[in-house]
Amino acid sequence: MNFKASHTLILDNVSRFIDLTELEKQKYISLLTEIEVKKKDFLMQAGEIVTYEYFITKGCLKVYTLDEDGAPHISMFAVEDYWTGDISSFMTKEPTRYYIKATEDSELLGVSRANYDLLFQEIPKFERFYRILYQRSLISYIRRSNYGISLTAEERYIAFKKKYPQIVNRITQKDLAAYIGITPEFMSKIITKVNRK
Amino acid sequence: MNFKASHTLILDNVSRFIDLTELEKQKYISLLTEIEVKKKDFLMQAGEIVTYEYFITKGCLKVYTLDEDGAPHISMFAVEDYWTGDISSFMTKEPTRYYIKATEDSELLGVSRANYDLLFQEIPKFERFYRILYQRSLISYIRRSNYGISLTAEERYIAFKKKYPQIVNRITQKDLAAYIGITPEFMSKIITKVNRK
DNA sequence: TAAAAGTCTTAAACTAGTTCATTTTTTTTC
DNA sequence: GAAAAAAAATGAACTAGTTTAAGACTTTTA
Repeated sequence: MNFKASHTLILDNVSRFIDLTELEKQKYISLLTEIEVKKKDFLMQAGEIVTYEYFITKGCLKVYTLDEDGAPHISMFAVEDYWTGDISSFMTKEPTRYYIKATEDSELLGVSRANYDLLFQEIPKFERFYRILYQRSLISYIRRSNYGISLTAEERYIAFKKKYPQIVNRITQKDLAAYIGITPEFMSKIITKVNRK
Repeated sequence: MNFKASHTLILDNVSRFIDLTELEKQKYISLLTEIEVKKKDFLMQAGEIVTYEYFITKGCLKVYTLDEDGAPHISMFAVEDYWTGDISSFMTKEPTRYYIKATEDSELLGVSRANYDLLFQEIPKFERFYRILYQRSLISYIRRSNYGISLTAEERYIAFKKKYPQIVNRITQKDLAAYIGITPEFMSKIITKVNRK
């Protein structure tokens, strides 16, 4: 059977960890919702209860919180082939503290909470898929949780550039600063310094 | 059937997310290894391939890496009812970058990699257990990954004290500094300042 | 396509946290 | 329970990163 490009992308993503039959693929696709977000529009805002998990098939979004002073702290940039959302609000049904805003016109596939629960009943293999997905995310977050306290801002910038070369050129320096955890002014200094070398 | 205290502790931990029959409980227990670590002894050291995941039934251990200058960065303190290890090395079979050292005489239950894989075959419900366990760990690491860059050292100390009041009194100020990501000298200043208030 | 809004750069004065050195207090060891 | 070792406290000089402000450059919008 032929799937459209966005569906092929998500099926390839799932197939990295589990094998699905044709029937299961169709069933899975039937549980997904297609979503479009225009540049500068929000996918979610603090205070809402998050009812979807999202897979990005096109575009770029920034995931962030605002601190008491209203300053943004970006926790991830989500591009094609990435999963995003707020797993905490999604699971607990408590209001999220996150904003997700498109930095480019974007297209996503959403899994609603109802369909997420249904998925485990209908295709129990998905317990395994999510076990491995969460395990891998966990590994990268465990590693990252030390970055902020053990590396200098310059080292964090170099590490980000090395790990996500495709993303660096798609985002503003200001957003990068909000990700690295420094002011845009200091970000500017670091970039000048690093590129001079 | 009657289980010994350490086995009851781990069965209670597992039962938070899945229900096991008596037979499954016995099967699970049979896959566990009892481990003792004396204060100051290592459970693992950088360079080793990690073949166990550990559940602590008694004591306290610190999980840390050493940076190029030989300075320790503690990523967690593991006490009773906590899981620890290095999930990355455990899964990929690559050498770990972590040290785990007991800060008190400790007792643990270990799941070997072979038994971990076997577990999913014998009791598929454990896919669900680990899916939920990793999901919850992920939620707390996602939250924590921003702490280092968005909070001051004093705020991180206050947050730690609030979240882990039982642990603060069991560890040295020096180790707490290595967790918070500051020098012992500055840790001392912060504690004096915060307690003065 | 002009005006407005947002982003980037530079620089000077400032603050959170480090480094190094010394003394006091607590814990470990024989 | 005395001696040794490790942890904690204090202070002065230093550095990474912030704040504020102003001008140059780029993108968005009407």
